[in-house]
Amino acid sequence: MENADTNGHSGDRPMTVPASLLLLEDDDILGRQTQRALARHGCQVHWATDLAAARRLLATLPALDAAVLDQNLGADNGLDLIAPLLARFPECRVIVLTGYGSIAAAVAATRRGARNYLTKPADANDILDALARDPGDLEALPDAPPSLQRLEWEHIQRVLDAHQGNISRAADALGIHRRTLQRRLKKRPSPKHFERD
Amino acid sequence: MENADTNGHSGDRPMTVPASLLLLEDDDILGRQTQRALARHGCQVHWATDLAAARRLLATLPALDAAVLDQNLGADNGLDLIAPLLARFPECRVIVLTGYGSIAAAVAATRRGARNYLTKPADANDILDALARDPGDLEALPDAPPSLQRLEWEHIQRVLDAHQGNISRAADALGIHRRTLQRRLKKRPSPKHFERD
DNA sequence: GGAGGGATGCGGCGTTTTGTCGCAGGCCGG
DNA sequence: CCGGCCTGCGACAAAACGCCGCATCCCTCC
Repeated sequence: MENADTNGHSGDRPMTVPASLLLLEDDDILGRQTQRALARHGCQVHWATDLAAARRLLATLPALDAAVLDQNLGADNGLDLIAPLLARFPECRVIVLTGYGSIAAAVAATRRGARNYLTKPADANDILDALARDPGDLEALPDAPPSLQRLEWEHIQRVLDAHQGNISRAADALGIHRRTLQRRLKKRPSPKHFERD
Repeated sequence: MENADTNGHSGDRPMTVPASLLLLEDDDILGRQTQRALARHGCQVHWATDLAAARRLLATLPALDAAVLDQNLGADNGLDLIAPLLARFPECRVIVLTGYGSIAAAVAATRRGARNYLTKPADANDILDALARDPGDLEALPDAPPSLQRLEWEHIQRVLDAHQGNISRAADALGIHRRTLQRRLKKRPSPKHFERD
């Protein structure tokens, strides 16, 4: 089982599903999908689509175990919710989710109090895993660098997601030809993310 | 010309060079090179090549402003120095340097108290920048995803570094043919890292 | 000192991928 | 209804890649 990390979560599911969770995600479809997926795991999800709404929602909640914040919210930045959130619920486990993540962004999020940092696409299992695992121990860190193909593919997925699936613009952002992106996308239908709903 | 962020540090150099710095780097050549490069910036560098030596060195130092820790030290892990280091010098600015970095590793390092997380190759300017900048503010975060070519190139450099420049093994780790890696490396002599000494 | 293993650089050649056209179709606002 | 934008796809040349082989160099071990 060297690098069988095609899916993030290990076999043992820590089963520490938070009872109350705040989800900050501006995309309607993905937000609803994530909300339902988490709800299926027995978690009550309070969903906000923008920073202001999340702040208001925060004030109304009597308790909060976890929070999943999308970093990229148009003009807002999900990281700005971390401080008020932790001020009200210091024990709340916060993870940040982003379309495409960089190491610098991950450091920024962590320094602000985030527990973990995930890049899309992340399904409910990934999220629950990130909430349950303590990222401080580096035993679970990948020691082998990902293959070039894998790296490329994940990056393509992130950029594509960041551009709302627009192939033309994603190809332009990636610096490759639109035709090439088309061909590459067709070769690999969808490696993970098979979660039926 | 669009994404001209070939070099990380912005034009403004914050010039807060630490007076006393601990460098933990197991590679002799790179360690010496880094030590000299930092010393040229007016910084007294205490260099250790393994974790035990670093601990001993730590006990002898009267003061410490900053630390640069290589994460990958053969059997040891540079992250394990963070805790004792901060216990003795709570104000010390610690950054972690690694051959190939992942977001998970960056999160782990940050949660353990590191101020920033860099991937090789990082020259003295990168290191001083990372020490000076506060990674909490995300204003300086890259908003545009790197091009595929750039991503590939940097990853190749990291993997190559992680394998001590061994082209055959790096190619194997990358999942590409050795001949292909050779050809790619020849096309781009060395984008950064021109710092002559 | 010679055999062996491993890493490197490089030429060549067939195969695969990419870049770059072009064209048809779908969707939407003026 | 037209123009703009995005998509899917065919075709073809150019580039890149996989894969062979070979010569060289360095190191270790016997």
